[in-house]
Amino acid sequence: PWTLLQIEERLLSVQELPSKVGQDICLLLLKTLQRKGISTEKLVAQCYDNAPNMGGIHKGVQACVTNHLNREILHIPCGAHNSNLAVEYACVCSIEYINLFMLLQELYNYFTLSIKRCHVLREAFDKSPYALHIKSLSDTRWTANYESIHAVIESYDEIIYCFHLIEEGEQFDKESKLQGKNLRSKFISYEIIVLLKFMENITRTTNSLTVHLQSKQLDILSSMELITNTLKLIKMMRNDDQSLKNILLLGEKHIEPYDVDIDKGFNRLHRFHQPSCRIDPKPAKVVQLTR
DNA sequence: GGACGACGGATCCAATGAGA
DNA sequence: TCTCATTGGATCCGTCGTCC
Repeated sequence: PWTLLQIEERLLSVQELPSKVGQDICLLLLKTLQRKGISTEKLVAQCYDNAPNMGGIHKGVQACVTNHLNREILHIPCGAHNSNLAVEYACVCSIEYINLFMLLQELYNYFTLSIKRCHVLREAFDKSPYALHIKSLSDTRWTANYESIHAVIESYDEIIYCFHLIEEGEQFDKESKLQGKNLRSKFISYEIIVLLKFMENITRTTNSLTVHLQSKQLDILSSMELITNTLKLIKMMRNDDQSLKNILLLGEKHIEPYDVDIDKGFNRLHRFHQPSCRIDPKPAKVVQLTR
């Protein structure tokens, strides 16, 4: 029975590939299995990332393996890759999210590209029991984005404090101070706090899915259930006005000590637009958004 | 000013699929 | 059947910032 099977992951071989064509990769794969004394009779399924030469239904490796062995070898596209891509596309659908992630990357670069600035940050973090070290973003590994957002929220006050130290420190050059000042003014914003908290909520959910899909002990049924539940949860979050209101309130509380005009920030993004009569013949009906 | 490393744009590759 | 746009991924290479 399946329950008695102990599934383990092993790295069999690392080889240079002169060709990236599905057929050649397939031949190398089968040759390696043969060289290692592993019978292809036991091959029941195959899993690759979404590169066309791997998962292609006609000439991809998965199709070539099935053709070569003359029987159906179940192909399962890598769920971790798929969930990563889904989150990645969702995050680049709006300019606000793109700007947020660019800002996080800018923050990471600012502190890590200079030993002096990095030292200031480390010292500030060492003094605080709650601060987390800021993380680099990754294009393909979206767990890094949750970690990055979470770290910035937890360390927000320490990061702002470091900008002050750099601006006032004599050991820093003009350029460092100017960059720090710009970054500080970008970060002390109601919009950024709300976006960070909103994205933290979303990426926490998608991150736990990704972590599960990359875990060593993994079974297909529970993974499928988790994917379905994550989708349900995200749909619920989409329609949950109360949670959104809570995020707005949390954002207000977080930014309170920095003396930010929240209404000004909100109204800038939600200012009243009179739609053209072509779109709405009765523009008086249009509702203006309020906090 | 040189060494070094990170970043990002450009390009390439292999494949799919829509449409002429 | 062919062309073209698109996709995920890999690689190259110039540019820029930092440090000594």
